[in-house]
Amino acid sequence: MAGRPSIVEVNSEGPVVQAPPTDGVIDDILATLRQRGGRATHARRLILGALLQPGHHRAEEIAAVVRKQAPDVHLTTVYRNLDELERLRIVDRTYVSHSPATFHLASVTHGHLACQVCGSIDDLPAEAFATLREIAMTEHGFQITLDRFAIPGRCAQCQ
Amino acid sequence: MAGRPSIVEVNSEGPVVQAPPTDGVIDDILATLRQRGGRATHARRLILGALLQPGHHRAEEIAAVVRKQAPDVHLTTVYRNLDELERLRIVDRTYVSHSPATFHLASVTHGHLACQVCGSIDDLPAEAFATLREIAMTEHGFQITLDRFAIPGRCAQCQ
DNA sequence: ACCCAGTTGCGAATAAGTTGCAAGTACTTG
DNA sequence: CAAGTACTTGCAACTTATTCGCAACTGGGT
Repeated sequence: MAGRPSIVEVNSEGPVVQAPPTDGVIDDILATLRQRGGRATHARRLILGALLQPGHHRAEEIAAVVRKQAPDVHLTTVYRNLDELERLRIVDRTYVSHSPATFHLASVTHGHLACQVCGSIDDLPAEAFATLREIAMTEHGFQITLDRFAIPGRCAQCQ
Repeated sequence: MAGRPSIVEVNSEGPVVQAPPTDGVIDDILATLRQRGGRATHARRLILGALLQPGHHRAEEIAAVVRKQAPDVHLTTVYRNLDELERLRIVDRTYVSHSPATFHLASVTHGHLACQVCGSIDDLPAEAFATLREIAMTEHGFQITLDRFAIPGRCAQCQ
C-alpha cells in the first residue's frame, strides 16, 4: 500500500472534496504501534479501516467489515486488537448497560447518550459534564472517566 | 444516612401505613406484590431482606445471603425476583461497565460513581446531574435515566 | 380443603468476551 | 537476503452473567 505517512492530507489539486485521508491515518497509527514493538499486520490494517468509519462500532460489526476483505480474520483477533488499541489510547471503548461494548477512534473526549429504546448513541461534548465532574471531585474526591460509559435514557424520537 | 427512607407507599385507601423497621418494609412490599396478583413466598421475603441491607448488591451476593437461611433458593429465582421488583420500581438495577449488575432498593433517585480500580460504588445526589440533564434535553431532546448506570472513574483512595 | 395461576428448581442455553497454545509472520540483525 | 525471535493469529475450549423451558410445587381466594 503506497499510502502517505502523514495525517494531514494536503491536496495538490486545490480546494476540493477529496478522498478521506484514511490511508494516512492508518499508517500513522501503525507507525505508533511499531514504535512500541508492535507489528503492522494485514488484520490490524483492516480493523483500523473499519474503525475509521464514523460512529460507534461493536466488535462483531468490525469483524464483519474486516471479513469482507479477509474472511479468515477471527473475532478473537478483533477483540485482541481493540484491547491493544485501547491500551494505546487510540480507541475508546464505551459500555451501554449490558449490551456489547462499542468502540470508536479516540479523538475529542466526549460523553455518550444511549437510547434504551432504539439503541442509538449520540455524543455529548465534555463541557456538558463540567458541573458533574466538579461535584464528584470536590465532594467525593472522585475522578470521572468520560469515555468508558454511556448515559442511558430516551432519545427525542423514542419518548 | 439521615432518616428512614419510605420505600413503598402502600396507600391502598386508608392513611399511609408507617413502616416499622425491616419487617414492616418487607411486608409492605409483599403487600404491593399481592395487590398485583403476586404471592408472598419465602424466597421473596428473604431476597427482600437481603436487599434491605444498605449498599449495592450483586445477584450472586443476594443469593448467598438468602441461602444462609434457605439453601435451596436458586440463583435463577433471585434473578427473576429482581426483574420483577425492578418492574415494580421497588429496586433499581445499576450497570457498571460489563461487571455484574448491582441492585438496591429504590428510594431517592441518585447517580453512582463506580471506581474502576477497587470496585466501590458511591452515591451522588440527583441534583449533581442537573446541568448535564438540562443540556441533554435542550440540545439533544434526550431524557436521561439516572438509576440505570454508574459513572466510572477513580475514587479518592485509588487515584 | 381445593384449585390454579403464580413461582420455583433444575438443567441447558445464550451472549459477549477471554484464554491457552501451536502455527504463522513481520521486523531486526547479521 | 537469510535467519531468528518476538509479536500475532486462528481455533477451540472456557468463563461469566444472565435467561429460558418446563415440570413440579404452593399461596391464598373461594
